Amino acid sequence: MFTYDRNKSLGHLTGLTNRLLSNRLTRRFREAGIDMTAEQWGALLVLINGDAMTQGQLGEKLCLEKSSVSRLVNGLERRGWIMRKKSTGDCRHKLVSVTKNALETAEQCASIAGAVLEEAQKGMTEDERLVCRSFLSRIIGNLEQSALKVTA
Amino acid sequence: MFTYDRNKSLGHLTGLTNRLLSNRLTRRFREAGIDMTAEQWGALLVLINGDAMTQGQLGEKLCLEKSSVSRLVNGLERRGWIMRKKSTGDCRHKLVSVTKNALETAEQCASIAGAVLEEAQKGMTEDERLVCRSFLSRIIGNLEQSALKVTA
DNA sequence: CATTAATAGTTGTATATACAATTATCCCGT
DNA sequence: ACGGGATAATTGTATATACAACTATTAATG
Repeated sequence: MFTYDRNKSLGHLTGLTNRLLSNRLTRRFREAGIDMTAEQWGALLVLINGDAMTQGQLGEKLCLEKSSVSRLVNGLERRGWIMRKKSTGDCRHKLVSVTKNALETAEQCASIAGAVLEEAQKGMTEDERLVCRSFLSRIIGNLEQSALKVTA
Repeated sequence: MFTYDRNKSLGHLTGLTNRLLSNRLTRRFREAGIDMTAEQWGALLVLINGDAMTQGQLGEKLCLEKSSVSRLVNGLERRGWIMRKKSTGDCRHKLVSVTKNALETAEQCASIAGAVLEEAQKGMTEDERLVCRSFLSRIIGNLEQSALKVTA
C-alpha cells in the first residue's frame, strides 16, 4: 500500500509557509489602515526599485502570467498605488509606475513587512536565513524553465 | 531613500517556489489525463492517510479556513475523488472520505508528485533537503499561532 | 505595400483562498 | 423544555492565479 508523509513534503511546507506569510502580511497592512495585499506589495517593490516598466516586464520579474499581471495591476491602480500610461513608442505597451502616494507609504509598508519576516524567522541566525533562502533559490532555478507557459 | 532587495526576500522566494511547484504539478496531472490540481492532491493525501474526517478536521490539517475547505471539497466531490456524508451523530458535521476511484489513481498521482519534487530538488543532497524542510517547518511554527483567524 | 506573424494587454472561465454573514444544528444552564 | 450561545458548514464578496480566446497594434515577408 501507498504511503506518503504529507507533513514532510516540500510542497506542503512551501504552500503553508507562503499562505501564512501572505495572510499575515495582508492582515498587518489592514490593521495599519493600509489598503494593500501582500501580493500587491510584492509588485510595488519591483516598481519602486525598478522605475516605470511595461506590464510584461513586471510579469517577468514576478514570474506571473500576463493575465495575472493585468489583474494585479488593476487592483493596484484602483487603490491609487500605481498609474498606467500608454507607451508613446509602441502603443501596445502600458507603462506602469508608482504614484507619489505609494512612495510615501512605502516606508511604512517596508517596516511592516520587515517585522513580519523577522517574526517568521525568529530564532534563526542570519546564516540560517541565508541558507534557507539559497535553498529556495536553487529550487526555483530548477523549476523555472518549464513551469510557466510564458517562459516555455 | 528606501531600498529593499525583493529577490532576497523570504516572502518573494516562498511565494515563487509555491507557485512554481503547484503550477508544475497541476500541469503534470493534466498531461497525464488526471483531472486534479496540486491543492486537491494535497487534501486527498490527508484523507488517504487519515481516513474519513469532518471538513473541520481536514481544514485543521491543511491550515485552511473553513470556507476554503468547503470549496476545495466541492471540487474534489465534483470530480468524484471524494464523498461527503452527513455524520450520523452530529448532523452538522460532514464526513469526507476518498472514493475507490481516487484510491486507484493515488499511486499514479504520488508517482507524478514525487517526480516533480525530485525535479525541484535536483542537485540537493538528502541532508540539504531535510535541512530545507526543517527551516520551513520552523518558519511555519513561528507564524502558526496568529496567522489564521481560526487559530486565534 | 498588403497580408501574415508576432506581441501586449484584456477578458472569460475556473480554481484557491480569506473574511463576513448566514443557516442549521447542537449543547448548556436555568 | 426553552432560549442563548457555540459550532459546522455554506454562501456572498474580494483578491490571486492560470489558461484560452480575443483585440489591438506592430513587425516581417513576400
